[in-house]
Amino acid sequence: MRLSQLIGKTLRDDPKNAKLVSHKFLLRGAYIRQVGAGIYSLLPIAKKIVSKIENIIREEMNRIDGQEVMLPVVMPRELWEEAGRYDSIGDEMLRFKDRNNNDMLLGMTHEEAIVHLARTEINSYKQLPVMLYQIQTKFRDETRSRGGLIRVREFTMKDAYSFHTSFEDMVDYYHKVHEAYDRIFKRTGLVDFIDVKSDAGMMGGNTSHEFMLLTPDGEDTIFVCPQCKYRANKEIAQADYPGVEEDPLPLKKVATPGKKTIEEVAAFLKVEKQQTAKAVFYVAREKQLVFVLIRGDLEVNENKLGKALQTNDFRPAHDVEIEKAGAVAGYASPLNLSTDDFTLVVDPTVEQSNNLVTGANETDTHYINFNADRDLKGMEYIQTDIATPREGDPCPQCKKPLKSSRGIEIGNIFQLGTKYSQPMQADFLDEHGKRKPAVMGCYGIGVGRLMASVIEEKNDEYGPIWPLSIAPWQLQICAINYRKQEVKDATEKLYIELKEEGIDVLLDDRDEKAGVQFNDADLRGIPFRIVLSPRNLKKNQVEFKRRDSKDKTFIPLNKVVATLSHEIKQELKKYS
RNA sequence: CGGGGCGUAGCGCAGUCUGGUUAGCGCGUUCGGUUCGGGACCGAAAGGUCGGAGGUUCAAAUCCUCUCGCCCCGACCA
Repeated sequence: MRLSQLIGKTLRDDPKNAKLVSHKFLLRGAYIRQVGAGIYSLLPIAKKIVSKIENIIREEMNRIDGQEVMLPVVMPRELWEEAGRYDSIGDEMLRFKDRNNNDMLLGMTHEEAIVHLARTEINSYKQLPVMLYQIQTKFRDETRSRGGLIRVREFTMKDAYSFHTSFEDMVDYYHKVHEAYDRIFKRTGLVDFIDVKSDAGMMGGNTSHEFMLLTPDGEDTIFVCPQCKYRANKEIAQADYPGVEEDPLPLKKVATPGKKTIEEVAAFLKVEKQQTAKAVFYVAREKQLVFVLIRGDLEVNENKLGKALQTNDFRPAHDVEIEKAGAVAGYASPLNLSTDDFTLVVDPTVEQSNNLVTGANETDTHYINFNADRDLKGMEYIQTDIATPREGDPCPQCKKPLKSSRGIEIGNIFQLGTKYSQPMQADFLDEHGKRKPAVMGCYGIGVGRLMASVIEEKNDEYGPIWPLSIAPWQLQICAINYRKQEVKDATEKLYIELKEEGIDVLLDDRDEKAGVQFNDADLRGIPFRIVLSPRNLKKNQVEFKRRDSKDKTFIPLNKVVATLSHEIKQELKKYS
C-alpha cells in the first residue's frame, strides 16, 4: 500500500474529547471517525487490524471445533418473547417497527437466534456437543458510551454458543473456551490480563468469568488475592470481614441525641464503626420497601442487592417511605417492626457480630448489644452477602488482604445451563430416547474493544505499538526525498521485492519531510520500519528500526529483503 | 436517568459576559518557490446556513425561549 493513496489523515492536535490513550491515538492516527454517540466508522488501517484480530479468534474457535455462522441483526419481537427477554430487557435494546407494523429489534446478543437455529438442526445426542459462533454487529443502546471504542453502542462481537448433553460436559467445554481465550489474547499481544469471577447479569446462568486487561483506566474494579489467586469483579467480589465475636449482652436503649450517621453514633458511644449495624432503605419496583441491615463500616453493593431482590429496578427510599413502615430515619433498625411492611435483607456480617449498636426507631435513641440471631428471631428475612469489599479486606478463601485494581473487560464466558434451551425447547433425544433440553454455554469477545485495549497496553508518547500478529502492515518504508530519482528508483525496486517476498508493506511515498513521515509512522504503529534516503543510499544501506525500540541499525541494500523476511518470521513466532 | 460542560472552516481554538461594517487565528488542504533525517519557511488561494427553529432589536455568533447533538462525572451496562 502506498501512503499517498491511503485514506485517513493523521491529526497533529490531540482531540479535545479523548481522554483514554487508545481513543486519542485511534483518532489521531486516523483509525476511527465518530458518526454519533458510541457509533464509529473504521478506516482502512483499523479495518486491517480488526480483520487480523478476527482471524486469530476464528482460528482459535475453529481449533475447539467451533462452526462459524451468521445470525440476523434484526429480529422479530416474537422470538425474544419466547425466553422472556423482550420484556425483561429495558431501553438498552433498540426496538422499532417494520412497514407492516411488526415489532422488531436490533440484536444486542444472540441467544434467542442461536437457539432458534439449534432447535431445528439439533435433535440427537449424537450431534452433541457442538459450538456455533459468529463475528457480527451488535447494537446496545447504552445510556452512556465512552472512551472511543471502549464502550460503544454499535460494535463487532464474536459470540459463541455451545450445546451439550449434560452440565458436566458443558463445564468441561467451558474450560476449553477459557484456554482458547487465553491463547487469543496472548496472540493479540496482550500480556497483563487475568480472568475474574463475574456477575452473569442479564445473561443468566450460574458461573461466569470475565477476562480483564489490567489498566488504571479500566472501567471495572476487580479484587485480586495475591496469595491464593482469588479474583473477582467488584460486582460480586466477597471478603471475609473480621467480625466482633463476644458473649451476647442484654439489649439496652441508650440516648444518642442528634447522632444520626454511623460516624456520629460510633464516635458518641466510643465504639468502632464495625460494632454498629446500619439500616439502608430502598424502594424496589416503585412499591416494595427494602430494609437492608449491614454492618456500619461496610457499603451496600447495589449489584448484589439487585440479585437478592431479583430486579434492577430500585432506588434509595425517601424518609416518608421509611417512616410509613414505622422506622425512624437515622435511628432505624428492624427491631419492633413488622416485616409485613418491608422486605428485610440482612448481610451476614451483622449476624456474625455480637453486641452491635443499632437504631431504636425512636428519635435520638439507639440500642446497644444488638445480636441478630437472638433479636431478629421469628422475623422473616433474606440473609445474603450484599457488602462491597474494600482494598485490604481479607480474602474470602485464604484471608490474605485483597488488592483492588482496574480493568477493561475484553471477553467473557458464561455457563448458561438451560436458561434459553428450556423455555425455547431446544431439546435433543438422549440415548434412551428421552427428550432433554440442551445445556448451553456462551462466550463473547468485543473485537473493537480488544483493538483499543491493545493500544492501552502497548503505546508510547508517539502512538500505538502494534504487535506483529495484528499490525495493519508488517513493515513501513519511509522514503526521504522520494522525489529524488535515486531514492525513488531504489525505493520502488525494494518495495516490489518486499511485496514479492510476501511482506505486507506500507510505503510512505509522499514528498514529506522526514519528521512528518516519522511521526505519521509512529502513529500507525507498524512494528518494523526502514528508511531510504540519499544519505543511506550513498552507503548502499537502509536504516532499520523496530517500533518498540529506540535503536537504529543499518542493513546493506542487497540484504534488506532477506533480513526483514527473517526478522518478521522470528517475530511472528512470538504470537503463534 | 441525575449533575456539569461544549456546539464558530477538515482538526484545534479566539470572539459571546458588555449586540455594531466584508466573523478571526493556528494546523491541515490547493498552487508557486526556497528547504529537506523527528511535525521547515515565504507568497498566493480555496474553505463558514457561527448546531437548528422562533423571538427581541435599526442591527444578533453575541440577548431571550424552545429544540437537537456531542463530551465529562455518576447511576446503568450479556
